[in-house]
Amino acid sequence: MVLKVRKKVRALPGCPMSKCMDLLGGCWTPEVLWSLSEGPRRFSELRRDNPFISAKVMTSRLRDLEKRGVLTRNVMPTSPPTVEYELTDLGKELLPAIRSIVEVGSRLLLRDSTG
Amino acid sequence: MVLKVRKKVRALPGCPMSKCMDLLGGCWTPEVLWSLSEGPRRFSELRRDNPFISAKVMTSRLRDLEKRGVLTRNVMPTSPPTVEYELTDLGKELLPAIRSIVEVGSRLLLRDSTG
DNA sequence: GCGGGCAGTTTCCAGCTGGTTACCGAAAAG
DNA sequence: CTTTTCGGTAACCAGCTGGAAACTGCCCGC
Repeated sequence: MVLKVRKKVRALPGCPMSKCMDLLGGCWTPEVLWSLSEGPRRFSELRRDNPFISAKVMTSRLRDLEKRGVLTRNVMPTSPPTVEYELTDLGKELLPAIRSIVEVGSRLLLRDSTG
Repeated sequence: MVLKVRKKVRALPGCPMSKCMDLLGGCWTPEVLWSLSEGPRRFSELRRDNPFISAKVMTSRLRDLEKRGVLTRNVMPTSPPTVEYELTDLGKELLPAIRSIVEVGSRLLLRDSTG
């Protein structure tokens, strides 16, 4: 549920895991990416998707991910404002990892309930 | 590279992602699991595998994972002491997620160099 | 004229946490 | 005799960071 990104120690140059965790890292990041996996979503939709993420953290995570090229932020000139977030190609490359995490989680839940 | 576990907000009851992240979460946890994926390893081997993890954090992560049933700690009565860590069945269930993260990372590295 | 929804921003604060350093006992190596 | 290895533990400290609450501007509906 909670990933944290370090500021100092960035991804080790040639390490695949570091490379990937550098993008997945950060509190709630996997949840956000999961919400975006089905297609573009607006800020308030993302917030309703996972009500435990505060607005501040949601904003911060989205900005980070935008900066890293994982998603795009598209402000539409409507009123009230509409902002759509969408995974980039880079973002979509992360989905197999996200899906795998969800799959493993599902299996663990089953395991729990069936003993 | 760095995942952080929250103390208060544990896994949401029925959420697969939370369920899985609850075990993967915590700084360096994926790296440790990755090191153990090939078989049992000793403390000092784990430390050499990833020299950026301090002894303190390594210990703390291993104890957490043991408590959660992800790995076993086996102290052998040798001198100097030998301690072996090994994934449990539960721990092995996490490997698909870990592998997927590594795979995605590898693809991203390739993308960087050929892109 | 009031409230509400959108999409945030700002401020402040507590707390967890990871890094660093020092230290442990036993035994083997030099 | 000294140093190293093994597998840690204890103490201390700085810093990031997430949470909470208040505030913003704009427009629509009542």
